[in-house]
Amino acid sequence: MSVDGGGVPRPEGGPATTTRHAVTAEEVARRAGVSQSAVSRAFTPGASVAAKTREKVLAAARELGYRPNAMARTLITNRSRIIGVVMAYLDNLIYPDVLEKLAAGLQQRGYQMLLFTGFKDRHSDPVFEQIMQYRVDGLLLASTTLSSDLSDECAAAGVPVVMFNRMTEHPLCSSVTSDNRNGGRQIAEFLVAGGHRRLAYVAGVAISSTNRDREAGFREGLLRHGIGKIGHAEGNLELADTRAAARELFAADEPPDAVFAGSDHMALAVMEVARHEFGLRIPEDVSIVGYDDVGAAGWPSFSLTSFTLPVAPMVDAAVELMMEQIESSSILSHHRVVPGRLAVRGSARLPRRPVRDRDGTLIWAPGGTE
Amino acid sequence: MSVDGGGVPRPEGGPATTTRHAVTAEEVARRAGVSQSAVSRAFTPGASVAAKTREKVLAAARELGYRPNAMARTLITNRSRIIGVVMAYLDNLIYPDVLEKLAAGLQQRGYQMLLFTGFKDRHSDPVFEQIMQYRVDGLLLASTTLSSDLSDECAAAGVPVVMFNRMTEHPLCSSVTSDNRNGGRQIAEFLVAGGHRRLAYVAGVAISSTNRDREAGFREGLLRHGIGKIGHAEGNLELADTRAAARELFAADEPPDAVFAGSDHMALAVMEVARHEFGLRIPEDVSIVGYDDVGAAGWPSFSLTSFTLPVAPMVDAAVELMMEQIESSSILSHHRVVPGRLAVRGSARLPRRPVRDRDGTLIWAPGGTE
DNA sequence: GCTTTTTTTGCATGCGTATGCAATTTCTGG
DNA sequence: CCAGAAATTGCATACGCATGCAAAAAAAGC
Repeated sequence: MSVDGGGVPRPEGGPATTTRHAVTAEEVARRAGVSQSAVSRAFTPGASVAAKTREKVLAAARELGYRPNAMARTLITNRSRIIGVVMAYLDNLIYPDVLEKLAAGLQQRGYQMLLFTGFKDRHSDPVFEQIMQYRVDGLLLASTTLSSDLSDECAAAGVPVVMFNRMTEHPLCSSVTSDNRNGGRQIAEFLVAGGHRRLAYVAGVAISSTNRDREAGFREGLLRHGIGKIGHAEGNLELADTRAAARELFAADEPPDAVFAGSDHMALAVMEVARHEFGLRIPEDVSIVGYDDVGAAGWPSFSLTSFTLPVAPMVDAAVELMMEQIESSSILSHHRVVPGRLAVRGSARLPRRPVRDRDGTLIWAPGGTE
Repeated sequence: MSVDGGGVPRPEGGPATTTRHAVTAEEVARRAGVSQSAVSRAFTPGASVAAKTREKVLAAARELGYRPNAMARTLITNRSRIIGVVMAYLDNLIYPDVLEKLAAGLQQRGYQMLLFTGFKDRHSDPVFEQIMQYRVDGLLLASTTLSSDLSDECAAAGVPVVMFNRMTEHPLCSSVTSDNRNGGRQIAEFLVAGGHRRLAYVAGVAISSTNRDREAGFREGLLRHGIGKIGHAEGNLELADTRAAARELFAADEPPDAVFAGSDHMALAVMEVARHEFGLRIPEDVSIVGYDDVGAAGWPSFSLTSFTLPVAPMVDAAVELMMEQIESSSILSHHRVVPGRLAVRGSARLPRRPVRDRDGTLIWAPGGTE
């Protein structure tokens, strides 16, 4: 036994039933007339192999259809090159975009993405248990909140956690967010400059930092102009809830003449209700502003003025942060805040004069560069 | 050395820098005073372990924060319990939904999802190489096509392939689709019954089976009523292309009075152009029908008549098919076609009388059950 | 040509778990 | 209380690969 004389594979011949036997480095080694180590080295960038040997190995590998077994590699290197991504739900229109860009970014660095989603209502703990079993090198959390003890467990296991579009006070989690507070404030400035005095806010998930900051910024901006009391309703990022919230606002004794919704998803729903249930004209009767600047915001039917969530730079930052932590193998929490800008369209009344933030930066100017 | 007297972990004490040392079954075994095999068995449902032993083991595991290493398990069992999911892009509004439901379905059966996406333009081969290294138990392909040789490779490696919302003639791939042909035909019937005679089709990706079948059904239905020539433009499932296609159609000498777009995504874009660029009223001047019945189709602004893509049953079928093939470990291609129905709304003129398909089934009736 | 340095190679081992097998314990029935 | 059956347990091994180390080969220097 042993010599590979007859070991040629038969590409044709087999029926449609599988052998379920993957080619191993050992087999490639035999065929190439080298040791298994040589095969391993041929597939390891920067390893000590003669060019000629590598050629032989790669040729043999090609003939046999060999692919290194990532699982076995993980076992030794203690690096799976898998990032766990948790997105409880994908309703928000930005998430598909985030997912695409994230996958591309990770892929480029040789990482794969294990996705956990679709458990909107259920608890996330069992999911978390699964994640940990697969020895992910890092965890990216978007559209979900992780209870504090879970973060501890991650830290204990040495798994870096990056929160996306969410912040947490937990000392062991990093985060990437847009400048929610600033966004809220700029929207306040813009609406006040447009002559609005009766304002309302439609909240997303109340406990999320994102919602909290957007609202805080909005109120802060309004307060600068002496507006302390505003309408408030909860949309919870849900279609049905948001519609109810809109009805509540518009049916009030003193309905708002401008509404800021904490996300475009909700802003669009508010618009629908305003137009089709209350017959309101936008922006003549009511101005509506959103946050995120999703694709649909730019459609003529909506032409929604919205603060841009800078998805691409945010994803870049998240990937970068993740890589840093994986490589340093020390968990240091960094919080990155990416700036956005107000995309002014037609759903909110345009001010007559340029609008500036409190620090003087230009938010918008008539006939300006957009 | 050896006895575990002092081997208790210190939950407090360490700084924020990680140990990167995961607890192993061996350590749990020592702590519980049993063998490593016992630990393994305690975590294997149906294995031969005394209840008392299992308790001891689980207790020790809890104290140490032990989690079985899925990678090591994969190495032995030759089953990763990971399904590779390939979605080149997530633009189509149904995909996030598919992803959520798919994740939930797989999770429920103890499978995880390795997602490959975000390579719209690039070639998928390198991606495929990655997938295979992770020894996925199955491959689900949506919004992408796999070249024939890749399918062969999968078959050779014993990896079942299920195509979602796509078909292929390849003998080793299964597929789940909606009844595209039937959908196209029913839309034809409906539009003709509504009095339309100048029709047009906006195509998705020309070579995809989905597009092919929808168009074929549409033409077939029209032909039954003597309509052989229709307008045609390519939207390629892209926003920009679709807008261009719509302009082309509406600017023609004999513009259509009814347009069927091969997906809602495109139908909405056509609507936008019709209304805001050509000032057309819908459905008075032109009827527009889509396919997929995405969420936005139901918004009052669009009220898009659309053929329903039955996402939930399709995902169920896909998961089921996948599990079957994994368990039987034989690759037999099955093709499952899931029926849908026409969701009639306001974007297309309503016929005066009930509409029936050629086989007599009711498509729609005035004042009917929807 | 021979020694020294550098590069390349193979050997052996271990990563963390599952599992067949034989040894041991517990249970059952008389 | 004991023999036999059944349940439980531990031992040893294998899964596929990476890597430290020493041996071998090649290259360089004189």
